[in-house]
Amino acid sequence: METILKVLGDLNRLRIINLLLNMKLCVCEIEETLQLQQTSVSRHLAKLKSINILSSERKAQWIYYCVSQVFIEENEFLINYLKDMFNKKEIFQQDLFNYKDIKERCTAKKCCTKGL
Amino acid sequence: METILKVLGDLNRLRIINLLLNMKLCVCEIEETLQLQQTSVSRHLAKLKSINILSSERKAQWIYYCVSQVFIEENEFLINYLKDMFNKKEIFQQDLFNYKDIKERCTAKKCCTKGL
DNA sequence: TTCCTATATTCGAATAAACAAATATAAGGA
DNA sequence: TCCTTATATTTGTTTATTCGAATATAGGAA
Repeated sequence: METILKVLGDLNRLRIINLLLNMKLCVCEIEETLQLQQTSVSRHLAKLKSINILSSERKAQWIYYCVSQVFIEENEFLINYLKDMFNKKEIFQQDLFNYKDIKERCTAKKCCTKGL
Repeated sequence: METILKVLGDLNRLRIINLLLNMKLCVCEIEETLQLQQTSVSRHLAKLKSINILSSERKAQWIYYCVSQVFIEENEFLINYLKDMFNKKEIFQQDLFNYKDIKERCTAKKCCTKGL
C-alpha cells in the first residue's frame, strides 16, 4: 500500500496514468504527448509496471501500455480518487487535449508523430 | 496532489493517520502505540501537518493531533481508499488494538503510559 | 546482413528523504 | 527559581530518487 502511494507520488507518473486509464499507448506516443524524454518515460513505465499498476503488450516493435485491469479492480477507491483529481486539475486535461491534437495531425502510418 | 501521495507513501505516516482518523492523540501516545522514537514521530507529524493533512492544538504541555477536517472534506475519495485499506490490513488493526490496550493499562493522570 | 526505429538499462551526478543523536524550547510543578 | 516532561529542531550520515547521457537490445525493412 505505501509502495503504491509512493510510486504515485510523482507528477509525471500521474500524467502517464491519466493517459493510460482510458487508452493503450506506446512509449513514443506518451513521450510526444507529455513532452518527456524517452529514457524518462521508459523508466517511469518500468516502475509502474514493476508494482503491477500497468500492464503491457508488444505489437511488432511497439509496446503498448495501459493501467492493469486487475489493479483497477483491486483498487477501486484509489482509482476513484485519481479520476476525480484528473478531472479537476488543468494539467491532466491539457495532456488529454495534447494527445488528441497529436493524433489529428498524424497522417503517417507510424504509431505517432514523433519527428513530423 | 503528487505531494500528498508522496507523503502518504510511508508506512509509519500511514499508521499515524490510521490512529488520527478516529482520535485526537498527543505525540507521546502515538510514540507508545506505534513503538516509534519521539524524534521520528515528531518529524512525521511535522511533515503531515506541513501539507495540511493534520491539524493540532495545544493543551497545557501536550499537543494533540488529528486528521484535519478540511482535508477529510476536500479529499473524500482518498479518505475512502485509506479507510478501506486500514480495515483490510492487519498492521493497522493491530495498532488500534495496541492503543486500546495501552489506555486500559493506564491508571495514571498522565496522558499516556510512557514509562509505566 | 545492415540500417533504422522503438524501447530498456546502466552510469554518474544532483537532489531529496530518512533516521539517530544531540540540543532547544515550552509548559507545569516543586 | 530549578527540575521534569512534552515536543520540536538541528546536525550529520546514510539511503533513495530523479534525470540526462550513453549504451544495449529487439524487431522490421531494405
